Amino acid sequence: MIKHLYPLISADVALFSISDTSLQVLLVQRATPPHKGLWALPGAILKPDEDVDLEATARRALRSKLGVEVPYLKQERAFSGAERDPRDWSLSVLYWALLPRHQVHAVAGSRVKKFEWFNADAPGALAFDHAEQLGLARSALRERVKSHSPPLHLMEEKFTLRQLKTVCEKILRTNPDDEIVLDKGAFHRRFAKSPDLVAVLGDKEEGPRRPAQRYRASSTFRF
Amino acid sequence: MIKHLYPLISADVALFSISDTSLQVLLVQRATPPHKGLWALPGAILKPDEDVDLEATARRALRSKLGVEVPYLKQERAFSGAERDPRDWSLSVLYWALLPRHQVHAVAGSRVKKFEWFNADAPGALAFDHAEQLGLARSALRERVKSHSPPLHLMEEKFTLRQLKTVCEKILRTNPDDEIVLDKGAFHRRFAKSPDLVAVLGDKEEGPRRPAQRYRASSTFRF
DNA sequence: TAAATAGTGTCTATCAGACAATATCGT
DNA sequence: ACGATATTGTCTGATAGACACTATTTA
Repeated sequence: MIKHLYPLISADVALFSISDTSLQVLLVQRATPPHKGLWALPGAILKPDEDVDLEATARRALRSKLGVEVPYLKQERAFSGAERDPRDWSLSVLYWALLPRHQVHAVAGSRVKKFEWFNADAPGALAFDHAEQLGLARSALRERVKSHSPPLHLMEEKFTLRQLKTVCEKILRTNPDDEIVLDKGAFHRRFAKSPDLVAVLGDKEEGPRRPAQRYRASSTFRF
Repeated sequence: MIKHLYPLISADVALFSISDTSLQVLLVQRATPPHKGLWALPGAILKPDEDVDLEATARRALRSKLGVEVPYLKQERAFSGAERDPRDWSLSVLYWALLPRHQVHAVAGSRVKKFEWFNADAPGALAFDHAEQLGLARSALRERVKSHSPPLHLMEEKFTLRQLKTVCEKILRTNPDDEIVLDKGAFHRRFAKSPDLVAVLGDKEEGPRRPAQRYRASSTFRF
């Protein structure tokens, strides 16, 4: 086995979205060894001449493999060691991000990498230590939502509190069986006057019922 | 300027302790360029053949430079980029830890690196981006204490709740002027029956007053 | 007016801070 | 008993969940 003097450095990204039923994560199928054919978090090897920092590496991975630009990336932590990649001592920094699912569909054709959305809690076997990485990103996202950070990056530009509540419920559901139901009243009180949300004046949801106030993310919102 | 193909990888550690008056951080004075003579967080360059992972690098830094073994290291996050080290593109992972001050004194003489304890909120100018790293570690520690994680690694083996309260107050004090005083009753209720603490039976603090119950960290305690 | 959903009001359990009251030691 | 600190009790305000009630739309 070849031993390199310097280790592999990469950035991996857990990109989350919401399907009809559950929290989803985007995975790519590895086209080359090691772990050829296995599904993995999208990622890229650091190119020092190209990337100003590791977040730029992560953004390049999403851009070049999937044609995706995300509004923000949250760094979670570094995974490192001699054993995690069979090729060499390696270090990978995990990032995670949120994006409405259709925004990925829209731009994806540009590169012919095979990618797919999986249930974030049951993605099957993953390459390297990506199952552990995904687990950590999942937990971090859920903690955020539990501690009342609204996942606005998963919403369309304008949305109702009901829609936001439904998204939060899907995020918090860890298996298809248990139905998480947040309280409507508490949810409304929590977010209706939150500085993260701005009511869009004169813009109400239509339908055969009382129309709901629409909101958008405020300019000061940081997830 | 020389451009290497592979970047520098290192681990830096913010090691905190408590003095008579304030939260302190251990810094070492750089003996070589860049930033020769400036104070910096102790750290080490990754040696892939020696370190099983980056936490091992951090532990090696503490051990070889200061003769210190810490009970645990908390990884905070990675700092990376082309500009943060004048030599090259670099990546450093920040860890932080707690240790009673005298435990460092005891073993320090083994290597003749110059090190010193500084007020964690006013350490003066630091090398590289270590001021930012220290700021982040400080904030993380304070958030932990505010959210009721007892900083037991700063305590002696046995301690009273009063001693623990005093340590928490010192940690939370961000400048020498404001006097932080936690409520005695609330503090007692919070920790007296915490699963993190175990009352040491038949062991009471002595003195010309009602003796206080002594506690130790429970075996399940993880900071 | 019925159906459906939006938004509000109210009750209650919990929790934490403030602070008073009581307990237990050495002297 | 006194001084000093430990421990417990009580009050109060903030908060969130549970759940019922009112409001507003279309059909």
